[in-house]
Amino acid sequence: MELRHLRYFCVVAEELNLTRAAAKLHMAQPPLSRQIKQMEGEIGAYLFERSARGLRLTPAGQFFHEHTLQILEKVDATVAATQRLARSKRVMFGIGFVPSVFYGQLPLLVRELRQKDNVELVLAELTTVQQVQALKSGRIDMGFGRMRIDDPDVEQENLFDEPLMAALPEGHPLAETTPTLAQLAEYPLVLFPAQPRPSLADMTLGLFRRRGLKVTVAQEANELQTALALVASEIGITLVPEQVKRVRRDGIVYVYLAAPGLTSPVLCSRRKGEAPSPIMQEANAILEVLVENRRSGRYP
Amino acid sequence: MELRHLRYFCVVAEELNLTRAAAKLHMAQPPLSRQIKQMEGEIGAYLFERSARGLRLTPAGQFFHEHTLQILEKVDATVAATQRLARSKRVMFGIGFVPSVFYGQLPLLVRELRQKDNVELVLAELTTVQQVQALKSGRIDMGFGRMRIDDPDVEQENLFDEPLMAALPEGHPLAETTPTLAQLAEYPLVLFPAQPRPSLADMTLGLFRRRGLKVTVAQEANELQTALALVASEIGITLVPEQVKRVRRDGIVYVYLAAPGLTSPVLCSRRKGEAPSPIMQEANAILEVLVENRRSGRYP
DNA sequence: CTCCATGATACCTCCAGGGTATGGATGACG
DNA sequence: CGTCATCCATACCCTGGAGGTATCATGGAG
Repeated sequence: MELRHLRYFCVVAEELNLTRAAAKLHMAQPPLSRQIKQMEGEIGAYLFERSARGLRLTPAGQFFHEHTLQILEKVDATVAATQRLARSKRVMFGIGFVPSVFYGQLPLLVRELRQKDNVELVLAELTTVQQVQALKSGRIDMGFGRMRIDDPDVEQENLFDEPLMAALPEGHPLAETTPTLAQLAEYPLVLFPAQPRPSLADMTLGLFRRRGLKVTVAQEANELQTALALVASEIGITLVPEQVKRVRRDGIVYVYLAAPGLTSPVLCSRRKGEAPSPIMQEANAILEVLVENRRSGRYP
Repeated sequence: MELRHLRYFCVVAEELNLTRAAAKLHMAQPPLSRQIKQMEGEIGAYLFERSARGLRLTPAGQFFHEHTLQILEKVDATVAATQRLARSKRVMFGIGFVPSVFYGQLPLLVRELRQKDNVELVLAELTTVQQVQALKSGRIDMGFGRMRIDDPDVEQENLFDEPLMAALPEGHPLAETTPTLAQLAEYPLVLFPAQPRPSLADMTLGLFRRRGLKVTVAQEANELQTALALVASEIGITLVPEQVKRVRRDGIVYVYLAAPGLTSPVLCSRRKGEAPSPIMQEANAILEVLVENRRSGRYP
């Protein structure tokens, strides 16, 4: 499969007529017909229903069309941005993060760095394990996660430890208490993120399991916002790191847990033994302020 | 430019050695060398610095690498999802939305529809104008926006009107008041979204301008979360539709405006004169409940 | 029933992508 | 400092497949 196929497909999907599409693409109809067919063969699904009076998109074809447009747009945008970057002599700084660290002050780091006009920031949502790989390959320069990883080429700094909190629907029996895990285990759980694993979800499950508590998972969610909506809908309760409590929402209350030491660290990973670049130094300075703010409880 | 180029580039960027990369790709080194060069020519930027001891990514190359990985991943994911869709005989339902309507109950519609196991939901962030085009081409089946558009093939239903609110940092002089626009104009503004225009940002500016008020824009932001972080940092204040107040956040208070009639509608667009499909009927039913909840102030 | 628009098939052509051979540059090493 | 090893670039050849032309098959419109 090549971009050519996608480009052809898009035009055909818009025209729904091979002859017209071929004209638009400045080519003859038979080769276009063949390329489309070839692509269908490669995917292993019919994208069009053929008739004597033109084509019609199948459901799979509609779906493919939607995403093909997005892909082609991204390709164009990437090329354009790369050209700009090359001309402007800016430098790239990549930050990897696991979703659960992105509700606190990290967005502020991103904002500050974006304002530097000599740096092109690239964000990548990566698991902690992926971050190690991405650091080594130079894909990112800094990673934020919650898991300690032992790797000779990567050093991790513990920025701070965060207590876990329970997110409960308003009016829940345990609201306004500091419940134990045993108490929480009585209620169905909204697990998140469901993808990708392993994640906070497994950590949560592990907490209960290690105490011999059995939990029922009412629903899985991929994103925090969804999980909170589910909690507000009284479908279940969920555990979140403390910084999430900044994301307030009608119908949701956060309570600390009675069990002490239920914390989740936030770790910053960098390549070991590398002289910090000017941008890295700036990032470190900003980070220091943010961590200090966090420790002192000040905001932002 | 073809996907082949991107695939080659990725391997080379990882190996940083043409000979090894070629071996990994099961091809000889010279053609690989040529393809890379050809792509650099097409982009018009050097992606690698060549030396006798291998290659090094330029800043532009690093950036390109990052995004190339994402593109290739998306291609694979799209093909896989299309196959699944074709096998499962599910049907696609596309929803377009402008970002500013996505903080209220719309996520619930999405969640409900996702749970139907005969529908593959596709979400697309589109401007209202793009939504009309997307509806006609069948790219989406339902659109949510804030602008009325006159088009013979599209019908719009006004779901409800939303008052605008001001988001202020905690302790702001105007907090706990219902300020007039003139009062608000005294303070610097955080404008959002900065991209794509026209948007809520222009609506906000227009409100002030039409009253002959001059505002200073302290900062632009692309996303709500960023805008709110900026407001909390006391960089400025901003105007948001009412449903945003659900997104609570430490350091932020929302106040209604004294000026009456400052509302922003939420419109649902559909193709005109089309018999509603089973999924459309389900969507309409869910939507009705959500709108009723909204009107009655209940949650969710 | 006829016509014609439209997609499919058959077959040809030619270019570009891939291969082989080799040159040239540069860091490693004794 | 000379030699070697490594690695990318260049030159040239070959072949597969993308695209073209001619034509067939099909089915809805009138």
